[in-house]
Amino acid sequence: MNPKSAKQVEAIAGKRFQSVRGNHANETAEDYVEAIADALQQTGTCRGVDLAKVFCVSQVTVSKTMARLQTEGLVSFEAYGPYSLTAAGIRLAVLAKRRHAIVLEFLITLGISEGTAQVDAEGMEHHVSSETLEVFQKMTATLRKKSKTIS
Amino acid sequence: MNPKSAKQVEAIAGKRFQSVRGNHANETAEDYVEAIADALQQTGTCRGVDLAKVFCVSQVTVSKTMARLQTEGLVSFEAYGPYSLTAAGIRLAVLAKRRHAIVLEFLITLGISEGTAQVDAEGMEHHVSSETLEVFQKMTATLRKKSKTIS
DNA sequence: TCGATAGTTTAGCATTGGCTAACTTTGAGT
DNA sequence: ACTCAAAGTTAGCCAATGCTAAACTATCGA
Repeated sequence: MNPKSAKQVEAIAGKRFQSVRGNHANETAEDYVEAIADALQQTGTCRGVDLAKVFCVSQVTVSKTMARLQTEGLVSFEAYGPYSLTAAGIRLAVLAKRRHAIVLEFLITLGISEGTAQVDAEGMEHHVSSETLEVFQKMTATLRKKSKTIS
Repeated sequence: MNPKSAKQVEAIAGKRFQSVRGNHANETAEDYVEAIADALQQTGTCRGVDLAKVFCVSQVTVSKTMARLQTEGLVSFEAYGPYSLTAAGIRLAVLAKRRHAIVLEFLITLGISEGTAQVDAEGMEHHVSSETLEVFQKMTATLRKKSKTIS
């Protein structure tokens, strides 16, 4: 093995970074539509000030992000009005919530404490492929069955 | 439950976003020191062009990031020279590699395909708490033992 | 109806992480 | 010793995510 081949291996393996890098905007979009969906469900409306509290950012940041998500067709609102989701936004929120729920349940079933599971699920959910998600789901079911047998 | 308490719950739960948001710079640092450590181990040196291939970014991006990591005390190099890690950089690389290995092994043990496991581990590793990491490690050991019994 | 107050937006700034183009340095070969 | 290609840096651009300060709306009570 000459010195070059090691570097070539690195370069090939490095393709995995492509999907990780440059996806942050998408993650933000998912987090926001998920939060908007939650607020709409829980309180019937969604204002910038609510999202600012949820994400612990300033209202200005929310305002700017919402403007971007509106041009991306995920969110809809008029000046000084409450936010609502477009059809695309609802679709994305449903997918995100489902993924979040599966990851969270999996971690909790593994015995991770509630709080840690929340934080970890939040961070992990955007990086779990559908293949892994399915395995998580099956694993949760299997572990649940077992613990039921024991108790 | 009045409308306000729902929002307060959101706000409290929202603390979990604090750790997720604003940690991207740290993730980048971990990825870079990990890659530098790999290159040093595998080829004995580490040049910008190598890292550019690994991360699929331009050399300019690497150059800029290295400048930042040098001011942060993780990386050390002279103009036009190869990169090396400081003591702090090595410490961080070791931690990052360990976390990466545990997550990767866990996914593979769950039956995720090699390639998917690589990609998912890359994305997930920065969001797994030490509590979850320990559980992953134990779970991997348990599952390995079981499959050994069967085969 | 008219403030006061709460909520939203605009303006302007910083940081991170990307890029291309242009330039400099290094080093290998002739 | 010189040239030239490869590697690294500088300059200058952009988008996303964050902030504060200041301006603007909307709305609820008096």
